[in-house]
This record gives sequence, C-alpha cells and structure tokens, in this order.
Amino acid sequence: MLKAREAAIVSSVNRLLAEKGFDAMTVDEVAADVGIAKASLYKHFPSKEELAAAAMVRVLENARAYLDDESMRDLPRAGDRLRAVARWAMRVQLAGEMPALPAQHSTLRAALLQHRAYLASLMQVSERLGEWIVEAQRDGDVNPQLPPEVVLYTLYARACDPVLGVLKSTQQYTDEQVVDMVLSTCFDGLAARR
Amino acid sequence: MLKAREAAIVSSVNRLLAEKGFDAMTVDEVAADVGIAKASLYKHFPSKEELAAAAMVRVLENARAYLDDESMRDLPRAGDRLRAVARWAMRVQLAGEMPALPAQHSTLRAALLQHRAYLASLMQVSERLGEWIVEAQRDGDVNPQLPPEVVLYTLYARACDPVLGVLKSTQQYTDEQVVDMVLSTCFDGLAARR
DNA sequence: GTCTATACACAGATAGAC
DNA sequence: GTCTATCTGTGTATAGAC
Repeated sequence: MLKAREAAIVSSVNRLLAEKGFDAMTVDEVAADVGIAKASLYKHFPSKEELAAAAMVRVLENARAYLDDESMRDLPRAGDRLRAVARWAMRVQLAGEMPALPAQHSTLRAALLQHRAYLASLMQVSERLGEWIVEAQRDGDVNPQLPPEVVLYTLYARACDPVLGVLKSTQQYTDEQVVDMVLSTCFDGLAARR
Repeated sequence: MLKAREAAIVSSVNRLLAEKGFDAMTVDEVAADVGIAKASLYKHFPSKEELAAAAMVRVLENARAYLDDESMRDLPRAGDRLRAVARWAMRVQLAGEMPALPAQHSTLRAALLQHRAYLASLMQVSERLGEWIVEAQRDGDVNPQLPPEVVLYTLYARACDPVLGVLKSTQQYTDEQVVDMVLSTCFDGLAARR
C-alpha cells in the first residue's frame, strides 16, 4: 500500500517534471495530481528536491533495466546497442515521461550531488554505457577520435534533446519519424555522408 | 545616457540569464548587478519577461550582424558558413553570454510569442540560415534527406548545447577543443566516418 | 498517514516622495 | 528617473487535530 502510493506520487512527479520542468512544477500541483493533501506528500518525501530525485532514480532504473533487457543480447555490435538506447530514451521523451531538470540549478543540483541512490543509479548506467562506447570505438562504429566521456555526455544530452518536442509540436511527423530524424542528426550528423 | 543605461541593464540580464536561467534569475539580482534600485529597472522594462526578451533580441541582433559580417564572404560554401555560425554561437555560450531560456515555460514562452521585436529578429536570422541550409544541401555538404527545418532547429539547439558547459567544467580541455569536439558531434555525428 | 489551516520566505511589481 | 518602503501573490514547508 505504502509502496503503491509512493509509486503513484513518483509517477505524477515524473510526468509534471517532463511537462513543466523543476522550477515551474509546484508541490501543490503534485498533490492535486496524486489526489492527496500537500501535507501528506511531505510525509513521504521531505522536500521538493527529494521528489525530483525520486523521479530521476526511477527513470535511471528503467534505463538500467533496458540495458540489461534480452533484446539487447540480439545486438552483437555495441554501436547498435547505443543506438537502441538512444532510441529508447527519445521515445520516453516523446511520451512525455522524461523528467527535465534545468541544466544548471543551484539548489537542485546540490541536492542531487548528495543523493546516494541517484548517484548510484547514474554511475551504473554510465559505466555500462562507457563500456559499450569503448567497444563501439574499437569496432569502428563510433568515432574513435572523440573521448569516450564526450560521447557519453552527448548521449545524455540527446536523450533530452529539445528538438524532439519542437518537431512533435509541428505535427508534421509521426513520433517514429521524429525519432528517426533526431537519431540521424545524433549519430550521422548534419553533414552529408558521401 | 538612457540608451547606455538600458544597454548596461540588458548586458547584466544577458549574463545572469546565461548563468542561472530565467526562473532562477531574480529581478533583485539584476538591479543589484546593474547598481540601481529595482523600481528604477521597472521604469525601463515593464516586466521580467521584457527583460529576458530584450536580452534575446540583443543576442539575435548580434547573430544577424555576424551573418552579414565580411568574414562570411570569404566562405563560398554555405556549409562552411553554417559551421562558422555554429562555432560562433558555441563560443558565445562558453563565454557565458548565451542567455538560456527554459525549453518550455508557459509565461515566458507566451510573452516571447507576442514580442514583435523578438519575433522579427528570430525570423530574420532563421530566413538567412534557411537559405544557407538549402544551398548546402544542394552542394552536398548537408544531408539532403533531412527537412531544412529539422536542420535549423538542430542548429538552434546545438548553439545552446549543455554538453559545452559540462565539458568546460571538467577543465580537461581548452575552450577551442570543447568547441571543436561539439562541432564535430553536431556536423559529423557520433558514428565513425569511414 | 490523512486532513485543514497556517507559518514563513521571497519574488514580482507598485506607490509616492524627491 | 532614481530612490525607500510596501503591497501582493504564491510556493515551500509545518502544526496539530483526527
């Protein structure tokens, strides 16, 4: 019961975070969305930052689960696995379920950097991706001139690429077309491949 | 005198906007930074949104000036001009002078969409870039399979790429190295070019 | 653990004297 | 146009009853 309630809270937070971002999201909204009183929220999570952290942990756990998923074993090349992960993240974002943290925000950033569960999840995902990046560079599928961490940061950034939302809002493309195009700009670049 | 004062205000707003973003920036901070009282600020600009809009207009005017600059005439290929513009924008961001607007923020977005000067500047820059994109696609320098507007949005997004700030904060690379790497991920993609 | 009611802080905006 | 002082709304967080 308690776990279910907290899962519902995190779910609401996740959606609101994706929709409005951390600053614009208010705890009142979260409470209203969950259907409980604000004070009750604070019995589960001691602060707004903890709410956001819980949402981030959940999405990172989902990512880790996806990295370990069976479907990944069907992809022998690390480069293909990286593309698949990026595609998964972009789909999550288009579904309105990718929590958006303001790039640089003092109080939230500070809270996250001291949040053990968040750091642990982030580390796990990053390490797995880091291995794949190095492997893909050895295979000749990812540009070996780029430092692996640059590739890693770029993948994280593209998972939240605002271009996805902009293209979706034009209503000119299906979600899959949007994902394909942004994936293309990410891995193949804007320049023509000859 | 009045123009100089307002220029100083916009300059402060620009820097604070780049540093903290719209939500985290407070009007009190702006006033303190400029060195005048908050009430005086409101004699020049009627709202916080107008302050942000003024900063956006300025950066767009700078961009337009750069597009018309002599140095651009030395680049016969549109693809090279696009790369040069992206480089310019990335340098601006690394210098801490690229105002960061939260991707989706109701009040600010609504205000900007009704701000004539902002829309006019944005349109001018976009039209010029749009021409170059089509030209570069004809030249075979930009992937002709991507709709021009997708390329345009991607360029705008990369001009504010958070990866720049992350890489700078690691202090492992010079500013020019950071720019070169992010430019490479933008135009050449993460995948290896064979 | 859930609620109602409230404390507290702060930020955007304004009043009004000079 | 600049200032000091203030209004007002709103958002985070808490008190205390049940």
